[in-house]
Amino acid sequence: MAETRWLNEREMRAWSGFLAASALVNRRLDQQLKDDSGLSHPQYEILVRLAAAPERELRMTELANGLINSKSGLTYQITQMEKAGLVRRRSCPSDVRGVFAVLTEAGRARLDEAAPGHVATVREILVDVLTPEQLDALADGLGEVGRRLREQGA
Amino acid sequence: MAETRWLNEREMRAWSGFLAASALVNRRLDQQLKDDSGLSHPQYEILVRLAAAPERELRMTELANGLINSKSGLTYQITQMEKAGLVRRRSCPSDVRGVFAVLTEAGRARLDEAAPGHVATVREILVDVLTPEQLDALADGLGEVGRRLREQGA
DNA sequence: GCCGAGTGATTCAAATTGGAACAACCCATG
DNA sequence: CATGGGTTGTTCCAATTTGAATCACTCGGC
Repeated sequence: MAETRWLNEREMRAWSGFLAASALVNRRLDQQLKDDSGLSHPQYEILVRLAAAPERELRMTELANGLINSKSGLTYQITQMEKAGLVRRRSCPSDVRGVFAVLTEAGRARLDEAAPGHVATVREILVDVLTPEQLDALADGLGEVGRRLREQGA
Repeated sequence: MAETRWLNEREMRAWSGFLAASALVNRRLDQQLKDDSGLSHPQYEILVRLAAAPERELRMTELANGLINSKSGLTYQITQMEKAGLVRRRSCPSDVRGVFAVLTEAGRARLDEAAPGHVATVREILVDVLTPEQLDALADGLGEVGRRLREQGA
């Protein structure tokens, strides 16, 4: 193995800043959502993705990809949310194995109810803290980071 | 409640980029550490913090405040790591309630062993992907984000 | 039509998490 | 020196997460 290139000070600042912000933001978000609307962050994201999807439904696998959970974790969450009436399952007509998660009216309503507080929190803890230049740097830089990780992982 | 200021496109790009990168980076890091050295990311961070501390020991509360996890989570992790011989507990002489977590030689060795691979991964997935300007923007912007969340949470 | 590889989702056990409750303790104050 | 308020770390518990194993099914080739 080649000798290790340790992080210089600039790199270290960026790395530990990212790590800390990542942990703190996630924790705060989770807390706000749970307190304010009884949803966990993963559940909120599921609702958002379903709401944005055509017909407001997605295959389980599609939902699991690009989401924080593993497939089994998604099965668990969808089961919970189905009990709560936020989504329902619909089996795929063309492939008996396939399952769609469908957003219900109640799920839609719950999302509409939770969204304003969520966005306000996102602004408060991140978006409104950054300058426009920093926002662009984040979008460009982290966008690329995400893209590469998606390719690699695939 | 004032009407919601939704995110414009620039803000949305930054936010979802951050969210996705945060999840993917953490997952990747966890996986690399576990495969490569049998440590979880939380455990690795505990080792790092202890190694950097004077006398290579820290109070439980100080460790927990670092943002790893809740106090009870830390108790659990330290117990696991103690079984593995990476740390040991030492009760505080001046305060009977207090407990120090102390890095053992084995823990030190384990960290030295894991560090190069960890740093290489950090470079590969984040640091070397960003331009110096983006690194600075990340450090400044997210540094401020973290600072505010720390104050608020306190 | 029938295998064999691969896919989609679920189930299961084990690990981990956070929060509330708890016991033991420090300390400032009266 | 007694007391009440705040700390410290652990324990208990319910919820969640993950990976491996599993079941049911599709598809292409023979």
